[in-house]
Amino acid sequence: MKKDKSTEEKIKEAAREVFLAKGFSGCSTREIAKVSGMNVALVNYYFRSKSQLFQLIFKSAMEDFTNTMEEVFGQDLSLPDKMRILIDKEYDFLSKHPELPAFIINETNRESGVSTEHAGFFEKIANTGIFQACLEAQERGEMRQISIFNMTLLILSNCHYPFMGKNFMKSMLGTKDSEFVNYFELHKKHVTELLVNYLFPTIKSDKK
Amino acid sequence: MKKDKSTEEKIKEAAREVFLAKGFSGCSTREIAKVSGMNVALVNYYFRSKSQLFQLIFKSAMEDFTNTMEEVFGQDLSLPDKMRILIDKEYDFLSKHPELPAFIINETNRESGVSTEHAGFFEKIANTGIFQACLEAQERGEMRQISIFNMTLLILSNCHYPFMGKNFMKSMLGTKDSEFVNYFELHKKHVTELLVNYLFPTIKSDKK
DNA sequence: AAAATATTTAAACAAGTGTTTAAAATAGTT
DNA sequence: AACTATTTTAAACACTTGTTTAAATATTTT
Repeated sequence: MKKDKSTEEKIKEAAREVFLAKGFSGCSTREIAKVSGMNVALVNYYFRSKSQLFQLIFKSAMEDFTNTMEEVFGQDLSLPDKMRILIDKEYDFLSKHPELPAFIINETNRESGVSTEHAGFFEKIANTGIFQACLEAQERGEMRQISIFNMTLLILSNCHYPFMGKNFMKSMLGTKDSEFVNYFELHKKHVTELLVNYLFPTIKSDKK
Repeated sequence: MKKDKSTEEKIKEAAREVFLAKGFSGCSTREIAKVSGMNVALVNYYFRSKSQLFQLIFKSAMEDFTNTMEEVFGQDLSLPDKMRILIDKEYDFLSKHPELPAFIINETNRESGVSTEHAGFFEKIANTGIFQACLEAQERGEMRQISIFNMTLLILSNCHYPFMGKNFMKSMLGTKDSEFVNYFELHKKHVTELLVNYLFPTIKSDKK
């Protein structure tokens, strides 16, 4: 039988929870220690500094973030189906981790923040062959002429923003918490049809 | 001839700059004082506390944020044209204030943060009659059946996210700064066609 | 001009920050 | 058992935080 979660693991889990909720500059090492039930000094004993612990959390969050893409793009499916399934999985995943998009976007924007450049995220996605497949589909006239940049941005905008902007929508439109599940499910359908129809104009979306 | 900018104004301007760049918990009153060229004590002399100064900045940022919508929706135009012009103006405005979306979204998500509820933002938009016009267009079959919530979310996602996610895109796809202006101009066109075609299916977008 | 008010300043306050220290407790090894 | 290495702790470190004080300066009013 496995022994209790190690102190190191407890701190890492608490750090993830707190960092994701409040960001690097929105929390203290003492808060992380408290949430983990451990001593302040232990945070630095295991991770040397707040910054290093943060880098660790950020990296793992970034990997979670790109996992879905990597996974779906690697499957043997038509491009429109890849798009449909990607959106579906993104909405599923982000429903369980709604703080992720804002966390990543924020910390990427923070000056003197994380160094994400050349961290291999692009390579991971590129290695699935998705970009190549898009270019070929465009040559065959099966896909709209659009740059990889703009295509990616369209997808991310419509997948990430709903989860980041939930509270903003709430205060703007007065939407109640209980309504969001339904609205988000609807939104997923809108976004799927929207993007598939736009990117693959000849293919009729199969509403049932 | 008008006299020098008042101390109060200098501090408010510095506060806006710093708060927008780093958020409430990402900066100190001393930093704001330094940027404004004034003393720390003056910040509290004129604004009582960091929180109160922040509330002031947040509120004005929120107003800037909703101004474009209010303005465009108030014009005498067809719904598709309102959509086209709104997107155009949003992209113009946010190109000049790219930190705004992330700032608003973040601070709205911060616990113990700003109280935006019932701040009259919804009323301002609703008073333009845009929501009523949409419902009527939907009854006449001129507009897709979609809730106000989902419609708003589609628009905001595609207008706000590009500016929030710029650095993320940069580190993910390795895009250079010089390329963004062009990409964003292209993106505006994609988003316009995407949304107009989707929300008003019978109307062909007039590419020239 | 003097008196009253408003503005600005440097300094201090207590509380919180990330990090380190050195001693205590625990676990592992011989 | 005694010795060693690891883990945990409370306390301290130097520095930053938001805010306040009380004296100095500038402005306005009488």
